[in-house]
Amino acid sequence: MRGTRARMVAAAAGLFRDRGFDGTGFRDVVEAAGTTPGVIYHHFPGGKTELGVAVTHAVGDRIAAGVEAVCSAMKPRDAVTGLLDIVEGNLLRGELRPGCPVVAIAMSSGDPDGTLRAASDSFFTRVRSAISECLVRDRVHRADADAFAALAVSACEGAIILSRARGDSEPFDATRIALIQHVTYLTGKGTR
Amino acid sequence: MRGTRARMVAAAAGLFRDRGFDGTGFRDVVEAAGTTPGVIYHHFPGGKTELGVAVTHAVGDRIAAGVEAVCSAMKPRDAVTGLLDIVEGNLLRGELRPGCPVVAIAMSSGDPDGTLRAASDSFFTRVRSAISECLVRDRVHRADADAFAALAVSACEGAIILSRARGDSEPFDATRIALIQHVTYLTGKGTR
DNA sequence: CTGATAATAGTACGATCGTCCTAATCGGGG
DNA sequence: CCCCGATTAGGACGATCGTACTATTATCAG
Repeated sequence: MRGTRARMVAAAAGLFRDRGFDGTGFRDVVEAAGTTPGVIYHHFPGGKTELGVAVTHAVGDRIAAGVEAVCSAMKPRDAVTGLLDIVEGNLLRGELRPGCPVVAIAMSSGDPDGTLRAASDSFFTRVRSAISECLVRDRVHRADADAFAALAVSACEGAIILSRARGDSEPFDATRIALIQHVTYLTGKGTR
Repeated sequence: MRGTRARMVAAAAGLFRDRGFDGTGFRDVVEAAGTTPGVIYHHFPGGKTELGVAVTHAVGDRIAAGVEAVCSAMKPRDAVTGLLDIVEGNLLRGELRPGCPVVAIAMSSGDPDGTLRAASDSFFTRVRSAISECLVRDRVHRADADAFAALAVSACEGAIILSRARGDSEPFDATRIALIQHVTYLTGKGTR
């Protein structure tokens, strides 16, 4: 059944977000997924790295698709609000602590050939493109749009970390205010 | 000799930045510091947690002092540039990969009583205060200054992650452009 | 039903983890 | 000089890590 693999990916995503990639053992994943350790190398012959890539693609596709939806349907200000809502709903309110599984995988210790970091990078790039396109469609210069998109993604991921350290959502809320302010500047003044 | 403890803290800071907190073993630290495992619990009776707190305070004090210096000596735009230069010099150009030891400690898996996260939070709060005060001194409203400070710190930490994932400094450079643009907006609006 | 194939169960291996303990070495005041 | 507290050296402990292996069970075409 395909469901076992999907359950393992979902369980691993939550564990990676809460405990990080290096802090999560294979036994934690199989226990949370309700299987046994023997199944691991049947579904993930590449071992923990392949599981990390699968998690990155699964979570990344889901989140990036949501961001692309709001970015293609709304004007920049509402799209950024939507982006922040997605981040807040999926990453900030984790079951234990704020965290992002994609970040956890990007910050892993091993990964000598960069497989995990490449998977994370493709997610970040995809989200940045969606945000930038949304701004360009609203007549923001592409250079400004690209810079803002990088800022927005960096700020979201960083704000999750600050909120995790603090223990509440205050850093994320403050970052949200500034990000909205910035996109208002960009779109309100037309072009620089 | 006090030098052994300092060497261990310095070595641990570099290893945490490159490999994360969970990805760094005590044996890696003692080897990099040129000592033996037995010394650990003489200098750090609290074990790995106490080492993490010591690293956070050592690195945090050094970086926060630098940020406070540029923030108290310069006008906002130059101060933010100085902040980004400090981040770039200390965290982006790591020996192996971009990373921030304070973030690594904040994202650790254990830490049930929040000791490590509290240490990280005090660093983030200190840097945010320095940036905000710099803006307030230049007649930016405190609410805007606080929001920007949160954005700046979040963006710096997030941009390090994106640059680590990509393998080069492009995400950090793009984030830098947008951050400078934002502080220019803030200060230009009030005075000019 | 039978046989082939995919999936799961359970365990074992070597390595490494954080932690702890004891013996050896150092350095300055009697 | 010797003594004593501080520091270092080095290894041992149980637990857990990622990985790998062999049985056993489920699935389904013919």
